[in-house]
Amino acid sequence: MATWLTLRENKEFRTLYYRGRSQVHPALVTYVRKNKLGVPRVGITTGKKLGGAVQRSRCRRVIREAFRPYFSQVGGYDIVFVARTRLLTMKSTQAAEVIGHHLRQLEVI
RNA sequence: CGAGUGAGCUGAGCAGCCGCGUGCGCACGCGCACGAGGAAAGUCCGAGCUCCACAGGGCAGGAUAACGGCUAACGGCCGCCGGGGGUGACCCCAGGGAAAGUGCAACAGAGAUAUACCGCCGCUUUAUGCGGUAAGGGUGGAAAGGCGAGGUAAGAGCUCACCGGCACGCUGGAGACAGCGCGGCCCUGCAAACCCUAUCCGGAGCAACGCCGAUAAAAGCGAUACAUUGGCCCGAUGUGCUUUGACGGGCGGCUUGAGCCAUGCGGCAACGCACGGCCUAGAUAGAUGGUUGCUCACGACAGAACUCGGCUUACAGGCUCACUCAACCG
RNA sequence: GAACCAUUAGCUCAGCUGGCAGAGCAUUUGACUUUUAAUCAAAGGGCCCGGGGUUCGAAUCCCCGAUGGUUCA
Repeated sequence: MATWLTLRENKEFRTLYYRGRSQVHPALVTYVRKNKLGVPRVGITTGKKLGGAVQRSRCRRVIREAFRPYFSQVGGYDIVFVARTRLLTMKSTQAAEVIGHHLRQLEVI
């Protein structure tokens, strides 16, 4: 399976925060905006509030794992996931339910 | 069995499926191998490596501090000396110089590095004054070595014995130092106050640095100038330098190294030597996760970013070895 | 990766050539006023970020940490 493209520049994150549509949950926040590439680009934000490097890395892994089943269904969208503190105690299956609900609400899939 | 001291180890395991990073093979479907820590952390020290004069002279500044060793080096480690704590196993110590100089010692106290308040003694005009003295009182963290005897008007290292300290000599030791003898009679504490002595330190850091591509334009400053160059001066070398604009650049550096394991030898030890075996992360928005089943003591602190040697800090629980004390039983 | 700063009363800060820990605002009480505000007077409130050390004595000097913040590449 080919990996998705990643968002890297701070500029791109800021445009999503500013212009993208969003869904909020105690575990994570999802921002979505249409791009012109035809393939999805994904960024993950894990802030200092979550804890040390161990906690932040774990949040990134859980989000990646939870998003993986939905990757093939998403078209040309930029997506940013922002991890929140509730995610530290969650399993990836629970996170996948949250992400699926968010993506359906935002009419991406 | 109880209380404790020191040293070391471990840091859930196994199996199936899906997924991630790197390397190799490839029939481009995929397959195989490897894949975080004892602290990866804090960045407190020391080095390697790269660039700058292969690194120069002086001042300033910083670090260290008994002695001997180990090491690439160290502020680390080992041994030992001295001091302190503990019944003990054992633990702790920035532990050079106060006789080079300067400074500080509040309050109390007469007096804080020099003195005489109460006293004691002698003389006298007997209210008192003058002189001698520092044993006793009182203050203080500290009061001119301590204690006893002789001595004296009263006293005093004034004299003597013992103890402490200092200087000198001898012996032992690699040395710090220890022991003994002898001399003289004497020195407050603080250098983690300034300082002095000895030793060491050029600067920056992998976002260093090298190669390749793209862009290759504008403005300003200047040869008594500017840069290398850092806190300053000298010396040396070079001829540009600064600002703005323009890159979502690529590759190397990037993991075989003062490496790890086992055995033997030397050494009290730290460590060294010989021989044999092993290859053990290398990402570049940043790789170890999810799920199912089983077992148990139900899983702490915590995630590599150029690499090593230490130090320090965080850490649920479990295990091993050596030793000490106390008590009981035999 | 590297360099530096701060932590003191509820809040903002002094004190850092070692010797009883202070100011302003805030709080409480009293006075003034019909009442409140303002003003005046008084009071309470501190393990000086934590742990060691030097010293007779440490907020101050030294070492090791914790937390927060700043700067450079």
